[in-house]
Amino acid sequence: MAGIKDVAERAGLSVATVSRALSGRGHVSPKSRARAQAAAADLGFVPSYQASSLASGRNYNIGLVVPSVHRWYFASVVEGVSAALLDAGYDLTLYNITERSARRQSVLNDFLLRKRVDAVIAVALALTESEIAQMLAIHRPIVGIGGPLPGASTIRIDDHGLAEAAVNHLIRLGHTRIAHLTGDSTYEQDFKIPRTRLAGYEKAMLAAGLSVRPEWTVTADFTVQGAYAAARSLLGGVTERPTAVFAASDEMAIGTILAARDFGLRVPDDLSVIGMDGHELGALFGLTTIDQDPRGQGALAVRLLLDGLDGGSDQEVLDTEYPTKFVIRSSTAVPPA
Amino acid sequence: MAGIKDVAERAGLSVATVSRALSGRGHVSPKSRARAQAAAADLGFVPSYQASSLASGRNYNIGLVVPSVHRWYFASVVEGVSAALLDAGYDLTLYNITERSARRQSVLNDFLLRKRVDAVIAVALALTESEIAQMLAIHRPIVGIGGPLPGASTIRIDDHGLAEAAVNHLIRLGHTRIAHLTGDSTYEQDFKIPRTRLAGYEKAMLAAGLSVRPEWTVTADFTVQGAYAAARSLLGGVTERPTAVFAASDEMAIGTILAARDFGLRVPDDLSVIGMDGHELGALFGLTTIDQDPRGQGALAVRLLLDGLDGGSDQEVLDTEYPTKFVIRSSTAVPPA
DNA sequence: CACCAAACTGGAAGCGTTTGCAGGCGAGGC
DNA sequence: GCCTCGCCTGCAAACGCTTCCAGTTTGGTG
Repeated sequence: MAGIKDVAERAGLSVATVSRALSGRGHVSPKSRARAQAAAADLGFVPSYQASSLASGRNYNIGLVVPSVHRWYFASVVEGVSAALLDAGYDLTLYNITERSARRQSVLNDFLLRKRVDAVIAVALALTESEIAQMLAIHRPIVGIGGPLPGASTIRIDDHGLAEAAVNHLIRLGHTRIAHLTGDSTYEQDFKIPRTRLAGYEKAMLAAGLSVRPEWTVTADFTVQGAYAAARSLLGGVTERPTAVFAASDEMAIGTILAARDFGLRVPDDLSVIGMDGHELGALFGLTTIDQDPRGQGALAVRLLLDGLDGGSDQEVLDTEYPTKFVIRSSTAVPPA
Repeated sequence: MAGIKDVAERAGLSVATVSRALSGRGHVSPKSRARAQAAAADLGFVPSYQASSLASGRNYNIGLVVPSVHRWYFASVVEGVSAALLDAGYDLTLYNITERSARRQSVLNDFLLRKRVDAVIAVALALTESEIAQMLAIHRPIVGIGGPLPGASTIRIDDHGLAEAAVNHLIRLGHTRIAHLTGDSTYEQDFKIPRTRLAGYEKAMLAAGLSVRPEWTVTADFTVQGAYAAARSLLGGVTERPTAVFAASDEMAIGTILAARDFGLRVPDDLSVIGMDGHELGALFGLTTIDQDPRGQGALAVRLLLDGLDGGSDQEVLDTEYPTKFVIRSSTAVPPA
């Protein structure tokens, strides 16, 4: 394995000059630069990451913490982050923290604090203020996506307002019996979004003078199959059936549509369904939804962090509301007569 | 930021002893170890990764290369790998190489060869022999999952035989008009699995004396929506309709079922569908499939690599056939009369 | 009780870069 | 023609650990 020394020798230059030539930092004459590059290419030289990190303090590596990689939203964020980082020449270290507690703590202590990453993107993860302070203390900026991070920059959508908008869409169509399929409490501590969307639902209902019936707020685990089961009990239950369902995610909306079909209910004739996400499968089901482009959110997070890292000084905390698109398809219509 | 020196000072020990005490390598008296650990805890000491990597040559970091993070199969592998690595105290560096060519090359050169990772797991990625040789030359073991890697260890399932088994299951039920939904050629160069499964399908058909009709082999892009579109043309076309479909993945099988429903075809009464994967959604659709447990494959890959890394010497190349489970549900039955 | 091996410890030499510093050199201004 | 300035270059000192080596202690054995 050729080291920078070998390159220097072959190029007839000093190690320092080669380093500057290859990294682009500092002044190097064009001739020397060419010689260094040629020698490096000849030897197949690749600088050692740990050595260069150690000496320079930069890692070119950012950490991404997600609670799942299966759910569409998270996979999309990962994709967006990954692409943006590859372009920038950064590595992506993925921490998929499925369970709570133990695992989570160890990731924080053993991994994130180990100076291995230059910055952290945390998705739907509620870090405590002290945890955030810890990270910032060692000059590791954090950006949170879809989760409130007190003291750190965040990217989020207007969950409350969008939930309201979704419900209002149904109300405007004439629906009064509107149910809500909300997210699981597995993530309760970390993931406040379900509750925020639920609040938006309730606000819109009350604002329109509609009653929020507790049996019409059902909980599922954010997956298609979970929502399917929940929707079955909602739609097949003994209680009066709603004419519309606002699901807190597209996957749950799809589960609802599948359950409705199984009961012989036509969407949207017998039941309107609206989701939230922008899932690719939405088109297939004609799903009306709010597209939040998580890929773009991931890419934006990277841009924010990288700008900050280059900028040098500690960046300010900023809370970005990511724009969304209301996508009206065929799963919502006026209620049955 | 406290360094090991500070810890040594506080513990009244030498740097060397502290290093040994905390890493567990070498002999240290219980008393010294306790003192070192206490001092480290007091100071909130976390060893610098780059420094320890540089000095020791170990990275505790492995690279995972996947062509997608959205498709269920890949997400599952990522999950399995991630969990296994977290347990082992390793970092996971994710390379999501969506496009071919340029990006792929740069990942290989700029990232994988940079000694940043101790080993590489490549999923459904066909590296050339010279690329593999390059990695092995710098002592970076590789394990391939679901893709042939000449000269490297691999974990795979018996795609050919399993495809045959799936088709034979349909044949035994009495089907003769069996179509095959195969994978896209986007991955053509890297991803040989679709062709292998196709070959298994053809072999089983011919062995049973059934004709392989070209219009009954349709291609989709491995997604639900892609398969849905393909299945629509297959089932709604002018040609004679098959009574059964063998889809090369569960996602494609689900797309097929959705398309069938749209045509008013009942599954399995009018159309039998069999998939391959073990997707969680399969249960919801009553999908008969072959469960290949990609999570387990990911975990196994990690175990293989870590055993090899600990073992020290260059490990031998071994090709592991991962066991699968044939899961019979309700999407397959005897053909309509 | 002497001796030897094994356990333990500390000093110091790396690991392979980056970068501060200072010297050298050519060009431009007076 | 001389001085200054700025670009270029090389030396050497970090960066923060690990580990070899050698020295010291401990425990066990003949």
